[in-house]
Amino acid sequence: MKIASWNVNSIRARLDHVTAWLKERQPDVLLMQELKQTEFPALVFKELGYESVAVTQKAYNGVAILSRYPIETINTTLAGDEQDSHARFLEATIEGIRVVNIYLPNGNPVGTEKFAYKLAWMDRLHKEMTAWRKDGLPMVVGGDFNVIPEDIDCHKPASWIHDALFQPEPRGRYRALLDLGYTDAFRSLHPGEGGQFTFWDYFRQSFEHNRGIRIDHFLLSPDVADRLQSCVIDLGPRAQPKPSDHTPIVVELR
DNA sequence: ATGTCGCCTCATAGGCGA
Repeated sequence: MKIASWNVNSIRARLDHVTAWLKERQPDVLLMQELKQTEFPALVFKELGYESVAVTQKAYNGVAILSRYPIETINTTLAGDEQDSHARFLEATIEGIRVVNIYLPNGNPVGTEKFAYKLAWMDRLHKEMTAWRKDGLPMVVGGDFNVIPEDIDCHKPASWIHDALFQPEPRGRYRALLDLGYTDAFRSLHPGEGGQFTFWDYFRQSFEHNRGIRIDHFLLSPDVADRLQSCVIDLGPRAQPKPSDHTPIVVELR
């Protein structure tokens, strides 16, 4: 089973990129983030053989799951804050696996209510991920985490030192998720490997110089981690004209 | 501070978020 995650930065602007990539790579499941619009082109994906569920809002955020297998939707919001209306969370069961698609808040600038929202969101996620572990569910939690886990996950720590994605608080919270027994799919198969990124700024030719960060992740529960065959960052889409600033990450399970 | 995208609107320029 091949499961991918891709922050598309507007599904309207990226629809042709996404359909072309689906045909080329044929994932069983695709998690998308930053749809950035209310309408979701479910019919387009249906014609390609993918069922879909989307949680959207106007202009911002938005997450969707595409699947060749039936999707049973479990939750469309992250528990723990009734006031939170952001479209950032989608939990479903696919082929017996609990698949969770997250678009974790960016949190910039540091020291604002946005940063506090990010930390609170991570605390809520920690609580859910604790419960899933206790329930013993086979879990795949994927998406745009907006966290640079370690120094090797960016081209140059000095240039990210003031960024919310690099602060000790979110990084500590990310580590706390791993401490629950989840495996960072990419890092577990590529220990110590630097220069492996999923996001590059649009400006200053960051992609061409590989000045990027690794912020799109898959966290796997132990039973699913045992099934992990490969985890690959597909640079192809980021090299296309008019790309998203993120590129897909793909896990393959036995 | 800046760069670049994509969204939106008291819209064809500017603000916001990333």
